[in-house]
Amino acid sequence: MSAEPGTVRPGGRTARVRAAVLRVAGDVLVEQGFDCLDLADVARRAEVGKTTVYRRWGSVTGLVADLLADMAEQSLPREETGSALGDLRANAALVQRTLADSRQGALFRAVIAAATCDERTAQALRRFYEVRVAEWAPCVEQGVARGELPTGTDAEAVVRAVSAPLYYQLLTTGVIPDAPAAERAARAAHAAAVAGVYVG
Amino acid sequence: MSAEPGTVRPGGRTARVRAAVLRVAGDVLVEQGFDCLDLADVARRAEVGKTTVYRRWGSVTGLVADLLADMAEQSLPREETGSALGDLRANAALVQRTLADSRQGALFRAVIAAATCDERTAQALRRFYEVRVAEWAPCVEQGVARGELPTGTDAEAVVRAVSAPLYYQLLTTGVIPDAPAAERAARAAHAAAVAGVYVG
DNA sequence: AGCGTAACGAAACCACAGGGCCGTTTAGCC
DNA sequence: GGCTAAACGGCCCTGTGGTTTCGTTACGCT
Repeated sequence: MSAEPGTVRPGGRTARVRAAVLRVAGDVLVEQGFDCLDLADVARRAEVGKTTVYRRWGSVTGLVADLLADMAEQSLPREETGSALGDLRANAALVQRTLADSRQGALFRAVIAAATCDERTAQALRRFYEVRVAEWAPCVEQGVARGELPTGTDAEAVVRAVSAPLYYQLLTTGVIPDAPAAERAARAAHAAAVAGVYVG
Repeated sequence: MSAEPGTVRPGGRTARVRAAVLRVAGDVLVEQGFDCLDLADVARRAEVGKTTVYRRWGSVTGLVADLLADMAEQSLPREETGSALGDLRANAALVQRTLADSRQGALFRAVIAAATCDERTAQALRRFYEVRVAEWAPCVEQGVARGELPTGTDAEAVVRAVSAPLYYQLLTTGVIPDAPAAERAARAAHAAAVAGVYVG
């Protein structure tokens, strides 16, 4: 077998096709959920040959995984407020806004759902969050350096603790987290960190 | 339209068919994820008429919703340890064991995924957690009464805060939470509650 | 500018999920 | 035990996802 299609000549037409397909895939995920995603339909909507979609992505989860890789590239800058609690608040607010955004929120739900069905998608998702979490970990480390948080605090654990309740709420109750929820998430993670729950 | 099939004569054969189908549906969800669940295949495996499955459940999400209703009926008793932290630990351990169980864990992931695609399933899931959370809320209320936690603490919020990191970890990283993770979850929720994050 | 081939896309094909029809079984009731 | 109809299940048909084939387009390279 040769290399994956789209890797040898990724410019021009190929890129346009990829962009169109990913865009339509996102639209369908947002408005219908990922179990309604069928490649033939995506091809029609994207005005692209059905054959192409099947050849390049092969399956629904393959398409979602690629979409996820695309999302991972657009990274949002971390804010710095000068205090650990402030930074965690900023992070919580960012996550909350993302999940509350009609398009992004639905996309995340769909991607997480897809990851439960396919190992490749799950790996892509894991990497995505690894990057995101690593990006925000320094704010906790700075907090430790400033003496706001106990030495030995697991920075990434704290960052994940901020996101957890927001995602949990969205996924299990379907209720979109609001700003107060973000505030609670940040304060809870901060309080737990201060209490030394994430040490060692 | 008349009533749903299976409601007028739920005994005998109907019950056997339902049990067989739900069992097979669970098996498929556990080993393949919910997007691989097709009703014709379930019917074959359950040695049940294909027509029956389509008539009674109609769609994948309908079947999952019914499965969820079935799961909701088997409730686990709440433990009482005498302290809020102890009770939260017991709750965290219970959730952790459930998610770590190869069958139950996969089932939860599949059901949550299905809920992102279908409103009926989402409602069933919401109801499920409402019951579960309400069941454990008293342990927080007792903690408040004993003076361990601040007055006005939102009991259900605390209970949800215990589950959140465990579910979050399972869903976004695919890593099955272990006992230490449960311990951290319980201590974090407790610390946040003590700090008054869930007051008002 | 010209060439070789990667990648696309139209069309034909096929397996099968989804669903209707209707005869058979049997649960619920007297 | 017998009756009624609720529910099941075999059979058939259809629409359409998913695949293969092969001709066309245009990317990348010299």
